[in-house]
Amino acid sequence: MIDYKEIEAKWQKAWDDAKIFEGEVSDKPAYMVTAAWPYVNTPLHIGHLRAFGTADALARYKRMRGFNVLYPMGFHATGTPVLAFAKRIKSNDQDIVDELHVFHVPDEEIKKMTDPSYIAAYFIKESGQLYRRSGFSMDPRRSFVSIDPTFSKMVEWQFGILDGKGFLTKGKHPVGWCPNENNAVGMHDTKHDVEPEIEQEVAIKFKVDSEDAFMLCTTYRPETIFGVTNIFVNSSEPYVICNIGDDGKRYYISKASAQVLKYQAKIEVIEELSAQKLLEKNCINPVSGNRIPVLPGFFVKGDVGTGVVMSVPAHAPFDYAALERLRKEGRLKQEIKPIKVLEVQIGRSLSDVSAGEAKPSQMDVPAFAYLEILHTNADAIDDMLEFATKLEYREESHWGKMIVKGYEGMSEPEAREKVKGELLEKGDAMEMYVLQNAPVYCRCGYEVVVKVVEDQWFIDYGNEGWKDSTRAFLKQMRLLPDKTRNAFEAAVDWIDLRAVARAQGLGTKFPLDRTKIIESLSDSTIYMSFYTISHLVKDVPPEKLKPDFFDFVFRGVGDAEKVAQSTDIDYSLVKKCRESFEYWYRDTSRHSGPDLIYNHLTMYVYNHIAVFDRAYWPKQIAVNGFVLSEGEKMSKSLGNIIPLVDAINKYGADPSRLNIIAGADLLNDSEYSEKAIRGIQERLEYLMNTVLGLDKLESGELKRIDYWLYSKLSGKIELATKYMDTLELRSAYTGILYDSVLELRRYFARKGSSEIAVKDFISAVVLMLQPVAPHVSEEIWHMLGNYTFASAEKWPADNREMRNEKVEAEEELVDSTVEDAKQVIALMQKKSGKKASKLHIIVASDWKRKLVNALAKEKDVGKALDSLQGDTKVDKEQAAKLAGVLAKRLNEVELVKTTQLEEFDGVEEAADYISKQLECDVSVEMEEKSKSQRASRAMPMKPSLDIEFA
RNA sequence: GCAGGGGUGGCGGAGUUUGGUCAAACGCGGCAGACUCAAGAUCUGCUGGCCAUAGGCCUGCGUGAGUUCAAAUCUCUCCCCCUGCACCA
Repeated sequence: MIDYKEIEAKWQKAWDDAKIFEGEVSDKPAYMVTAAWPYVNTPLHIGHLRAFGTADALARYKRMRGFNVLYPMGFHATGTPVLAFAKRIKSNDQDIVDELHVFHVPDEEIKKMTDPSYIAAYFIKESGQLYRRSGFSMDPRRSFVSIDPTFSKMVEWQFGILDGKGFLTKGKHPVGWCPNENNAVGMHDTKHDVEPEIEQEVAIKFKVDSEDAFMLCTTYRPETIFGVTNIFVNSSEPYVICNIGDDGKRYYISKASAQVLKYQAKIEVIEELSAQKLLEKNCINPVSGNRIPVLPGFFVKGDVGTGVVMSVPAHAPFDYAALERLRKEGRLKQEIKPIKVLEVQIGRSLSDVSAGEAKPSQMDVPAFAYLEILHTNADAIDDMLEFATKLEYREESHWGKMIVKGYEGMSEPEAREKVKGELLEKGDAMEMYVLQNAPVYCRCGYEVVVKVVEDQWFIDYGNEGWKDSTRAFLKQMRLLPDKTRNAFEAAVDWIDLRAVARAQGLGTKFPLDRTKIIESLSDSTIYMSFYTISHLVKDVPPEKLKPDFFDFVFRGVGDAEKVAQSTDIDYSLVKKCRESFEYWYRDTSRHSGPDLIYNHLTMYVYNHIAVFDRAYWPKQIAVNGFVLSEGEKMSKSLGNIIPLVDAINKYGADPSRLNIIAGADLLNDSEYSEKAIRGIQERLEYLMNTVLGLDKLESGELKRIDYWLYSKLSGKIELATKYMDTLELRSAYTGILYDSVLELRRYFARKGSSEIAVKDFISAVVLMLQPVAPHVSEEIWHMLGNYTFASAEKWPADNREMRNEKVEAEEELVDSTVEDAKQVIALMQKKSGKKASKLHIIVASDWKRKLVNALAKEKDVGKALDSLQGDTKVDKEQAAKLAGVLAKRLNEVELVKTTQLEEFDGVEEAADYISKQLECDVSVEMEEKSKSQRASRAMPMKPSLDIEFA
């Protein structure tokens, strides 16, 4: 058993003492790796190991490839979470206490966590310890927190630049809003943590006949306006007539909606009235000029939209049902005929399944047809109507084509945009926001409404020039894995205005409105650059960190002397900061999770482009997947979050790292599983035990199997290097760890026994283990008699001269021979009950090789035979016969690299091994000399097998 | 709805970029054997299905079609699953 704790402690101390991970400016090429910083009040769990560990693997790998590597880490504390955390502790929230207990936070510490700065201090200390215990090759001196005043100075400077470039704009913005607390509400502020989903709708104005007022109808489907036959209101709701905004017009809407809509537009109620008053009126359809009545709709809710609904009985089951019911009750004063505006092709939808049976009249009213499909009618309960509605909307939106003049053949979404645009342009409609998943309740109990906030500050990621540069630069960036490129491109296209100033929370004051705080993702877009100087400016008073300083350090504006004067910062320090930035920030890799592609990572690229000179723009982004715990997503509710410290204590840092970091390729989710970790531990132990047994091996001349081992090693290094370059760690480590163990076992089974070969093999393997299993790597490296740090060694070079295709082919031949023989033996044993006593392996003659190679080259039987004409060793007749057989599968014929003698020697050498595998005697024979009747079946690389049974 | 990703053995997942020599690397689980008083651990072998029975054949990569001498791989269609949709870290 390996004592992971012991060797981890030993090497962590040795690395610290040697300070080998402290990044200093030097002549070597620099490389900087950063991973998304954790929120400061979050105890580290095994999920964190993924991004940090992947970054560390890259850092260690790059170091071995000759780079001077810097891997810093800091902490995020901006926004409301830390405050909320403190508040919950203060109120003795048992949930959070329980959660902290899971992470072994002692009660006396929890008690003190009512103060944000204490929370930060505690977790920074704890997390720092864990970084070290995880074996991360970090430079701890550069750690900082997003609310450090020195860092704030940099953020302020950054926003000055954004403002200078015109990237900060002010405007209106719809947000979820609690009318009681007068505050924006996000997901965390609602009951049951639901996100208030805000959707834009269109409200269409229907002029009231012979009156200077409009009925205002909200709708998702403005394109169906051509099919409107009437207006519905709720006959028992109070309504109002009012002004909305300042267009001077008067509108009828429900009283309830007026209450809610006032948060997104100025609403002036002129008069309250009952629905009965509205039912006397008629309206004009703005697109057709038709005169349409206002009717009572049983399903209309006063507090949804405007409480006024336009009725499209042909395409809306609810509308159809409401009209039918009125008709049956004799309450329709005039006949109302549904108007169809779009059609679904036959054979394209569920509705068409019954289309054959449906009467043509039914198909004229799709809403009715959909009810029929569901074996119901206009009297259906609301849930059924709802279901039919969803079905119809879906199918029509998917496959429907407009049949209205001027829009013929258009798809519904297409027509929707067009109609909407036209209505808005003509002033026949206005835009309106609704809470799609209403009702949503604030934690305080009040219902959330949509508020259009005035004077909201945004970062304008929609700015065309900025977007174009970002899009263009993204094309040059290395993205790992490259398949995230689509997502990044989509993100750049999609990202638009981002609200940037918040009323509450920790963080940097927004320079253009100091009553606000910069929102927490927006203050962390270029913070990685601060690592290059954070340890240098730690003790500089924040007020000295004026824009001049950052302009010079990060943009090379001005000169060190003047900056030193204007800021009163020591000249040499200013100069050193600039040098440090220039040195470290050219070649960088950023690591994060896929959930951040659509915000942080995209903003990261945007902001670098805005702030820095081109040489310092991002070079590489690596996106890693999540960690599942025994097949399940980790979550508080499942109670299966595994603290990082537990994983390390239980299994050791290296097995945990191998499991989580190298357990899946970059973007795939990896699984934390006890079984997998055990398997990893076994293999690490196998390597270590092999080293312990080295002295029992021999020092004689190398044998064929040694060449095989060297050849395998060479191939392994080439492959692993290729995979490491693209951070395909899973692929890399199946080769480095799993395959290596398999190969060593095979080597010993084949009677391999060379001390030097095994030592060379394991030395290289152990160095390649270094990026992911640094401690074990270091330990075995020293067990092998080395005195240097594996962490500081060169990545093994692929020595091409070791590559030996012949020996590898011969070993494959041995394997396939064993496999074939096994099959036959099993078969015969089952059939006759006899055991195999002797196996004759008959190796094919050389003339067959010549023929096969000729066929492989020419891919033509005639030409191949011609090319063998002059060869006296080839029997023409036999060759022609064999060629005929092979002709059927000409495409599969491959070049053969081994001669008969080589094949013979290879198998002969493995005879003992084969004999042991099959538990029978083995004799290897040349085809020409064999007495076996099966001898002629022998083919190159596929010897004939003749088995005797007894 | 929009956007991004995905559907391959009992399971996790390779293979898709560059069509063939490859279906299933590697791992887990399962079965058999070795070791053991026994269990566990470890080692060895087998492990998609069906039919054969001297090393073979057929069938299989969500559905349905197409291109091709040849498709898990390319094109189209449909179905299903996951993630995100913002001012929230």
